[in-house]
Amino acid sequence: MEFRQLRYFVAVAEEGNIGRAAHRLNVSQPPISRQIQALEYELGAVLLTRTPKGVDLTEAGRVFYADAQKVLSQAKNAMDRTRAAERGELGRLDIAFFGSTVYQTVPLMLRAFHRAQSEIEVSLTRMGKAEQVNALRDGRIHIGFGRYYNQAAGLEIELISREPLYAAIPADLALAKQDEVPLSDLASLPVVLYPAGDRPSFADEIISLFREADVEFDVDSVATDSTAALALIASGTRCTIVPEAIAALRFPALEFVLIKNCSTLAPSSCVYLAEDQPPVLKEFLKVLRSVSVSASVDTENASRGGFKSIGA
Amino acid sequence: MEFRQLRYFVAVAEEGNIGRAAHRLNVSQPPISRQIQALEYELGAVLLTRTPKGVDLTEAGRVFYADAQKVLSQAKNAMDRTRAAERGELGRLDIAFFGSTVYQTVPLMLRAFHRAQSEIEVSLTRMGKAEQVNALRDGRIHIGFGRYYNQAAGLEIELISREPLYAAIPADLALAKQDEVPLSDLASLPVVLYPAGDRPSFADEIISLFREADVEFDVDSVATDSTAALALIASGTRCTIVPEAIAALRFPALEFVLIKNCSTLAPSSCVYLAEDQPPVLKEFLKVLRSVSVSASVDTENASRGGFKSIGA
DNA sequence: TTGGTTGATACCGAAGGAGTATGGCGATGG
DNA sequence: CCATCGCCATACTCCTTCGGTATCAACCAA
Repeated sequence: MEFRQLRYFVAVAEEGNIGRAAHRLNVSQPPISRQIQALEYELGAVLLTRTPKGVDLTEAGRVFYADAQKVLSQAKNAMDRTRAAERGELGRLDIAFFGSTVYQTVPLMLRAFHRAQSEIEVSLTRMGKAEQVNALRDGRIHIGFGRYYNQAAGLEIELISREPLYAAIPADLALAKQDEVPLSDLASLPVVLYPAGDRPSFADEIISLFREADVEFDVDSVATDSTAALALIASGTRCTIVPEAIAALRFPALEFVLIKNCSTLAPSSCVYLAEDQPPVLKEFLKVLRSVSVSASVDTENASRGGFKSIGA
Repeated sequence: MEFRQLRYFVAVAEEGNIGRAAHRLNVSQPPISRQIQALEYELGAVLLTRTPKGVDLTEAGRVFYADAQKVLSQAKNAMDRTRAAERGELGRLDIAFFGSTVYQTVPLMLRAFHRAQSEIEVSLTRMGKAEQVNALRDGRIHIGFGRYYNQAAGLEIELISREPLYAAIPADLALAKQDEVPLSDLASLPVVLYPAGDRPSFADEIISLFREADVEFDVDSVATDSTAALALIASGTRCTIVPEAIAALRFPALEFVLIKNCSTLAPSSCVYLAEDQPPVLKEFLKVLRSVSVSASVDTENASRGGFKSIGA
């Protein structure tokens, strides 16, 4: 069975006349007759009864007509959908994330992407940064989100936004009552670092932050992630530094206080393969950049941390 | 786009390797490569990425693979369904009926046919006998049911069953109390005939019945159909003759009494075109005959009117 | 470097599709 | 009652296109 035969038969069924069908299809009449005959032979069914005025559908012909229409329209659909997929408007985007990007950057991007390309399915997996690189190379994910990545051959690392830093302080301390706190005031509290492993990480950022400010500090412990770090702090007289994405959350018995005169901003980045980017990824990057741009503009205009104002 | 291309692509997608797909399809490798290329060109989409070990699907390729499978299976379905329609196992059967066949013969046949061919839709229309013949010739119906048909060229008239006759008598008369009544006893009551028009009809059967028994009778009136006739009888001191199909029903203030020593039986027949019978009709006739046969056998064994015992 | 994969390309022969011309059949009109 | 018209089927030819063989280029692995 061939598509040509389906098209011919559908035209004949609708015209009720082989000659008119031929005219409509811009071919001569004999090919139509022959193809219909071939179709009838293959199906072992009489599809048309020949009348003086043209042809009538038999019951089998009516059944086949209805189905042939469906097949043709589904085939057309398949082509349209495939072309859409080629343009990156259809398909699935596999995303990995690490750490606190899940609180702000990732949902913001997903939201914007869904608005732009609602037909694209998205999968989201938590994944360490080294694992993200492997997954990218294996084609298991299209893009990874995180804060600090090592440059590597074939990888693009793209900065999305930078957020101000906050100190996370037990709510019952006097320090927690202020609007801002200078880094030097935190020297009295042991510092909890996070995450463990997968360097460079936010832990390194915190260390260099204190070093640059020339503030003595005491690393009390290293937590696996920010949630664990905050749980540690709430339980005692320790502190840590968090990016705004986390400070925007609320934790019991904890206050987040903006660090005074702090030029360091925590980056949100993404990583993807430099070459062979599938269309879905290209579409996603377009959306990502348009959001980043409007976020930057906003940052310039807003008093501080404009990135947050893009969300929601 | 051609079915061949869909089949080739599906095989390649499943094998992940053009050579293996070629082997599975029993063709050599170059045709597969070329058809896939043609497909990609027509779709304007890259479906496969060529790797050292074979090929991988792109996102567009995955989309097309899923849709191609659907198209192929739907096409196969269309062929199967059409073949089924050719065998008379699919489609619609248009039936007309006249008079009291609707009470017993028609529902019995429909029931048997539905059991045998549950995929076939049935339409049922009340239609005068002359109109049935026109509708058959126009192809508006496949078969008509009724009791008395005139032979005509191109028509087959097939007897389905014969039913004993009953007298319909007002319940308050003494005649109504008996198990059987001889025709001569009915001479005291005026007779209501039915149906009006569309000869020959059951009215003629009643007339010849009395004549053959050499019983004088008085035609009181002619009713349009059996229901009207029975309503007339219930209202006074008239009677009529009904076939068993009607006697099996219950009417208020009426009794149906078997006519004694009556050799006349009321036929149930059907009419259809002798030629160009669509498969659905042939299937229906098969079922009809098998039911008729088992009904006849039953008639021989049962004490009286065995046909009824087939129903329910 | 060198086999052994892989898919792509060139060329050829064969199959099948479309076009033109024509035939047969039934309906219609004079 | 015959001529004509409109319909579909068939015969024949041309050309497109498909598949097969042979070969090439690229890549991995030993």
